[in-house]
Amino acid sequence: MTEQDSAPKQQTAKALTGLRDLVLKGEVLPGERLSEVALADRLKVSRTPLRAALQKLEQEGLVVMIPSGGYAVRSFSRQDVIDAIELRGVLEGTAARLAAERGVPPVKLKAISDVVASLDAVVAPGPGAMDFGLYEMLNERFHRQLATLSGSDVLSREIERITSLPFASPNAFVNTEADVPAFQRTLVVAQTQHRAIIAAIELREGARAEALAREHARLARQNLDFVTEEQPDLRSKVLALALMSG
Amino acid sequence: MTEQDSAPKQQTAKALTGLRDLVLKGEVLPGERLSEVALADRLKVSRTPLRAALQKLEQEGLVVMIPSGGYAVRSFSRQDVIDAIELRGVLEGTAARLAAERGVPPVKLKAISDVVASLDAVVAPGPGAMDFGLYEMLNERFHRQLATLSGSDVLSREIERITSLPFASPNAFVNTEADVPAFQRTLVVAQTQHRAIIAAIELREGARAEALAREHARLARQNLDFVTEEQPDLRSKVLALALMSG
DNA sequence: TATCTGAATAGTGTATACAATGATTGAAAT
DNA sequence: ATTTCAATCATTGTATACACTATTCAGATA
Repeated sequence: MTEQDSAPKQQTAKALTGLRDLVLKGEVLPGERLSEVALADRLKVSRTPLRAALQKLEQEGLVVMIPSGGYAVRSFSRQDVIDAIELRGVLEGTAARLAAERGVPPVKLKAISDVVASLDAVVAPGPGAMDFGLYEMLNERFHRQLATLSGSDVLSREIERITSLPFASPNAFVNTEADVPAFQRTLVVAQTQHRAIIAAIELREGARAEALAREHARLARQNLDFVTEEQPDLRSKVLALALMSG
Repeated sequence: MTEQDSAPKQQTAKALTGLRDLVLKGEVLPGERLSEVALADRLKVSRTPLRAALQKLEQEGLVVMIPSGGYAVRSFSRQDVIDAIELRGVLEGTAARLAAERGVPPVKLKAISDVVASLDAVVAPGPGAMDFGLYEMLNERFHRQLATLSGSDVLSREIERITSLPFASPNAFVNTEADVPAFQRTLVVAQTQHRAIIAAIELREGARAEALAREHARLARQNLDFVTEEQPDLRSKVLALALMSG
């Protein structure tokens, strides 16, 4: 069972999504103190569910507590972003390894293979333009299913957590790639890795599955390097990087 | 800087420690619904800080949300415990690898080497009985410093999280070992691994450092197996296992 | 006896009021 | 002009009251 994000109640949910939007859209700057009353007023909720949402966002890592009290938007260094991506690779690698070592029921293997097949159709060069929205959806599904293949709730939870950081999400840089033709080819590479990971799991090759999943995450690292160093004007398109200060 | 656990305020702190004690002491059974009013009354705090504490405990993984509302004590399967230990090994392994790959400032290396040296003195067979309290303190310090050696706040945070699960703590099974002489020797093995991990980091041998740290965590796994399979009467001594249902 | 219905009840989610603590601004003195 | 002290102000932490929902228990009916 995939972690259902422990269904928040109405007002708390509204505060949560509203707050997330505010920080991701950059409408509140990193380091800035988050005034509870102002936010509660702006989001049309009471302070109680707002504080609950803030606490949840602290758990997600988007905000941090101020020693004197209250919360502030967390600012991420470039190194933080790199580490988060690396950590996702490590965790997904562990999921792949455990899946290979422990074995997975055929029905689950079939399910994720179907997702890979669907991704093939999207990535394959066809007449029209590539459907990036569809790619994102299938890609997220692949990574979510990979996490569950381990059969470990503890691990799945942790992957869910680290993935909730916008720049550590598997789709973090897919949006960017729509504009740069060279990037589209990285999706082909990514898809090759998807296939290889599943194959390794099927063959019970734990070490290989782990290494592949780690390398797969480093694709995101590459894209990060490209955006920040070679084509900084693209950075505004990757709204996941709104929180990065470097 | 070590994550200061984002200092809770007075009442919330009281509720937090009180609640943790209650679930660890087994005074509230796994699966049982946690009545907020009853707990607030029992812990002499209002419902507001109590709810804050409950949310923090959900983040730590000790309680889970009930779909209909409220919280329940989480029950851990034997597999959950195994996975949590494995995950600690993976994360500490990553910390060791990153420390080796990226290099660590000499002052930090000196600090953790001093801890290892102190541990040597404790483990070394002397005239009197071994000081397990001191061992626990130094052991915790070693693992905490290892986490920071990576230089990655993101990773340190995650290690802090998984380590907060009582049975995934580096000291989870040290208490038990006081009574069983055979266990005392495992501490010697553990200490050897401590040394080897630091040596590997110093030599910039990332892969070795990672493998060693992983194996080091599996010592806990061994102890778990021993307690549950060979000497179940010891289980009551390991209060970290109060939450395990198997 | 088993099941369905309904009301009583226990319990959470939310709003708001109050208290306590930290920040800020202004004035006064050196 | 700068620094220090004090007082006001803003903001959070906590308590409590209210409303709404789910759960449970009793009673009636099949």
